[in-house]
Amino acid sequence: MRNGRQRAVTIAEVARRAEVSPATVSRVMNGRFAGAPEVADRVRRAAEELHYSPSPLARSLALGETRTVAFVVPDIANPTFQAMLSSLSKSAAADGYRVLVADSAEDPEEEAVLAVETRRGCDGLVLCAPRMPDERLRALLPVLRPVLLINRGSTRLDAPSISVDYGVGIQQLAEHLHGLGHRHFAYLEGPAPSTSNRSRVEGLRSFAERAGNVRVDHIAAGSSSSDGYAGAGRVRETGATAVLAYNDLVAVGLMSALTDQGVTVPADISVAGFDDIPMVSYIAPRLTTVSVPYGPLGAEAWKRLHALMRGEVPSHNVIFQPRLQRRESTGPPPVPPSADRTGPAAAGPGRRR
Amino acid sequence: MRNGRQRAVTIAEVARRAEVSPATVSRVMNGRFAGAPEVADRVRRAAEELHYSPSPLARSLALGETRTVAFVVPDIANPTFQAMLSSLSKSAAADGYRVLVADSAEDPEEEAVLAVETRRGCDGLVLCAPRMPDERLRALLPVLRPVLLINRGSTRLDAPSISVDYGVGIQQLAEHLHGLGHRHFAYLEGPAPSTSNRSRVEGLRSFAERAGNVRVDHIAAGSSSSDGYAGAGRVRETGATAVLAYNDLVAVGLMSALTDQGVTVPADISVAGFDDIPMVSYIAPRLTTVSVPYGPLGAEAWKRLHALMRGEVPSHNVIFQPRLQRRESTGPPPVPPSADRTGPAAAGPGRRR
DNA sequence: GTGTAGCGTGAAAGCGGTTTCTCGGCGGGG
DNA sequence: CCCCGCCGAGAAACCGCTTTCACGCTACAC
Repeated sequence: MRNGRQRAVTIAEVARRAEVSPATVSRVMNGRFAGAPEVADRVRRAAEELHYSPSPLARSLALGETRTVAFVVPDIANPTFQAMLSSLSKSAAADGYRVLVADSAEDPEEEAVLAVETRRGCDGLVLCAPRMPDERLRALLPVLRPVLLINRGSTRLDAPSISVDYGVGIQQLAEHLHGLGHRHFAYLEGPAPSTSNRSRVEGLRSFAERAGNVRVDHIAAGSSSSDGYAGAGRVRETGATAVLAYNDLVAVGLMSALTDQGVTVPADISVAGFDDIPMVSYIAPRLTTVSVPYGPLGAEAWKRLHALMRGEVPSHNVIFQPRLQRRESTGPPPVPPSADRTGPAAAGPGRRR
Repeated sequence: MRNGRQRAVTIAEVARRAEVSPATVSRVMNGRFAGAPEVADRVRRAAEELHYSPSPLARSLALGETRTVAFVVPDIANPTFQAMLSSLSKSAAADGYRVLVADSAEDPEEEAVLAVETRRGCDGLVLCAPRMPDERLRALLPVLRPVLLINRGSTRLDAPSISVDYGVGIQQLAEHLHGLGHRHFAYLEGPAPSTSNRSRVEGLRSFAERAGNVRVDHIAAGSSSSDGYAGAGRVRETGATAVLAYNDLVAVGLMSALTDQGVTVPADISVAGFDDIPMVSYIAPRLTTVSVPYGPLGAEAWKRLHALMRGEVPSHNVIFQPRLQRRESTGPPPVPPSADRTGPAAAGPGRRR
């Protein structure tokens, strides 16, 4: 190492002290040694005495593998990715791998260069690039491989992917609310260009189509509590009786603003979140939301990436289904919905998992 | 690389195509080339055409630096570390460094071996090892360097450290509550062996000493909302009028349980959190807490580690002071404190920052 | 007794770069 | 006109480890 802080002891020094060749030291250290036991002992003793530990860098270069994978996300600060990172990192560690994190700062272009650049320093990639156009991603794939995509399953890309079915999640919420009698919804949108927002929008559209006599107003917001707080005014202007928030954080912010304005949840208006982060079952009113299994998702991501790195053929993509958590922030609308109600509190037709 | 997925192009191939030596290619790629411009152009063109990009591994081995640092923490899932990680990673990225995360799973022994092992694969370490005994850490220091310690500033260790003054933080809260008239406190403890819990305990002890006529009951809890929820019963048994929670999550859980039990916050009992995570200013009642600047702390950690890696001498340690956020979850005790009150609502003597 | 198979170990060639050292060629000064 | 010095660029050493290949030795068979 250039800086003389702590000149590391090399395999050659161990070899010299044990009076063997570096090759033998290497073999002993890696359990590939077949020769005389006393030679092995000598090597082990020498290594011990010198506090030798092989340079991971040099091993990596020689072996062509780093035992490191990277996790590339648009924004590490997002609790969603943190949950995944936590379980991904723990699963990888269990198999002796480390994980490198890279934050693309939500920049679509950065996403691409960062992914490529980061990939070069490790053996595999878990890539969450919601902003990257399909074509761009497809072109990058050969360089990125082995790569496991997050939330890119819908499109036909030649790479394994695991995703969350946000569309189904929001439909579950919408149908729950519909079942309670709501016909006029508001959706507080997350970051517009993100796929996770788009699939929610899509899910709502298809719900509305199926349900028929409903109205869904869209309101631009964001992904933080302050965005939810700021959106309260516009929500009320729509006259919606139920509001779906992009995620739990937004829902909490929204509820806070509504409370400030003298609006009671769920008596005056129902609010639903998304994700089921741990805290929202402890606030008042307890938030109705869908729980998304980010932990299992991270673990599964590792499992599949690991298989991929071992050269196994990618198995089928998997889509995690969110699960409805009915709690206290949703209830019947304040006044019975307008006259045209045909099938009263019956849930939306079919297709509820 | 062993697996023939995408045989990377090497410097030799570029050299051959540009009809120069690998040395020249290297020089051109690193801006150290002084010769004929047309040679440089030829090299650049060849590199371009071959989509050459130097192997980070090989560079690292030759240069003796990886441009990677590691962040070792007891539990990545902890929001506290996530906030630090986020800003650490962003700051490091701005200087062209990546960050590796390692989770010691709160295991004191694991903390040590993980730190050492992880350190070998990178240029520096940000180490948060609250469980590791001083002696052990001191012994490891030479191997770990350059290393920046988190929350290990109090002890005399020969390594730079940046910390949060949890003691002062909890004292601010206690004094705030004392000023409101509280004399009987409960503290919901975090993970017992952690330094961050111990400094809070210490801070409370010194507060109690200074204040004189106060009582502080300690209750074992933990660091999550469910721990707070579970602790409510024991809190009420103490008869305390004000409770300090280990962190915001615990406080939220506690408040939820109290509400469930018909206890009103802050009318019946005051509750204070710790950390000021974004959401707690949006819940009802808005949580009184101290804000801890984890973001700036992460950035500062990078700044100092970076300086250290450049060989600069470590500057003085820094201690971030939490700042009191009075909100709605604290108020005067329900009945005037017992007869022995001498100085009524005057805040505790001096020493409030 | 010699050929050969087998075994234990070392020499050396990578892995893919960086950097020192060297050398040939050119220009300028004496 | 010759010599010296400088400059541009390549050869080779090196970073630290793995692994192939080869070699020397022993043992066994014929």
